[in-house]
Amino acid sequence: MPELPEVECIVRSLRPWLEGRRIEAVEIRSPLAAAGDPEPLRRFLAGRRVEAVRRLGKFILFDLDEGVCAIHLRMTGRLLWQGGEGSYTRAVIRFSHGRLLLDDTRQFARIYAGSAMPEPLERLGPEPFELPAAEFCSRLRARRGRIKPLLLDQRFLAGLGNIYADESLHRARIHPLQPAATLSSRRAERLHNAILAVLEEAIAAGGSSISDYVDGEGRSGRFQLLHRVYGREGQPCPACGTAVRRIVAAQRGTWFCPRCQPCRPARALQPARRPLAGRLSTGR
DNA sequence: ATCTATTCCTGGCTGC
DNA sequence: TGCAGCCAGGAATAGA
Repeated sequence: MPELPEVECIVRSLRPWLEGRRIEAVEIRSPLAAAGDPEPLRRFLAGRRVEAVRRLGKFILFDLDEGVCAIHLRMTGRLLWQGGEGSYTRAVIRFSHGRLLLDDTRQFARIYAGSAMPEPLERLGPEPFELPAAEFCSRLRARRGRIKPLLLDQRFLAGLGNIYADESLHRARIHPLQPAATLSSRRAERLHNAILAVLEEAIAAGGSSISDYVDGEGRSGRFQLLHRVYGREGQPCPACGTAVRRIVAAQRGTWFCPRCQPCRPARALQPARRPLAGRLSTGR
């Protein structure tokens, strides 16, 4: 599942091949690969020059001489420079000096193109690396939900997925179901630091190759070897040796260490003790 | 506002 | 061995 680090690695591997080059033609092998009608997409992209290749959240973005092309790989998508065609090749973007293949077994990946920024990219929240800790903390405090689903919400923060949400929470020693607004500023800041550290280390390791991920030149990542909790149910936590637990949060498998990551709401925000009354209005 | 369930899709796994 | 049934999961969407 390409998340921010994987997409960043793909972008870096493709940049030297694509920047400044002109798209000759686009073939959509599976109509599902196109967001909207394949034919207008094909026509829009043909003849356009790729000015820049960059990442926005989990989107791969081509700035064109006119408009943009954005690709989201979702779960099993791969973008391969000079890749060999197979039965999962869903689209081919041809250049004079080679071709870029979109491979995708499950067909969730989408190619967007247009004169303006496609709608899904407009909805993205801030980039982790561009969000100051103080602002991260205040955004957390404004939310009522649990921390893990919040980290997966691309409008809250762009780029984290299931792997890096779990790994960040483990490093920050925060329980995935902890209500976001109950995190003390110290712990919120710790989470911010953990997110940046995990993402940086994952990028440096070439991303996580669990099942499908490879970069634009077909290279696997190595960060999966450094996962501390993700996908490691029953295995010892690298920090304390306790068996990693798996629960489901926001319909996602969620792994954490029950000892390192206790659910610990901040005192000030705990409901007032009310022996018999249950849930009475506080009068606000 | 926030939650859950559902949908998309298909390889891989489980269990009989 | 074969096959049905279920699962994973990012994001959009509908409904509570």
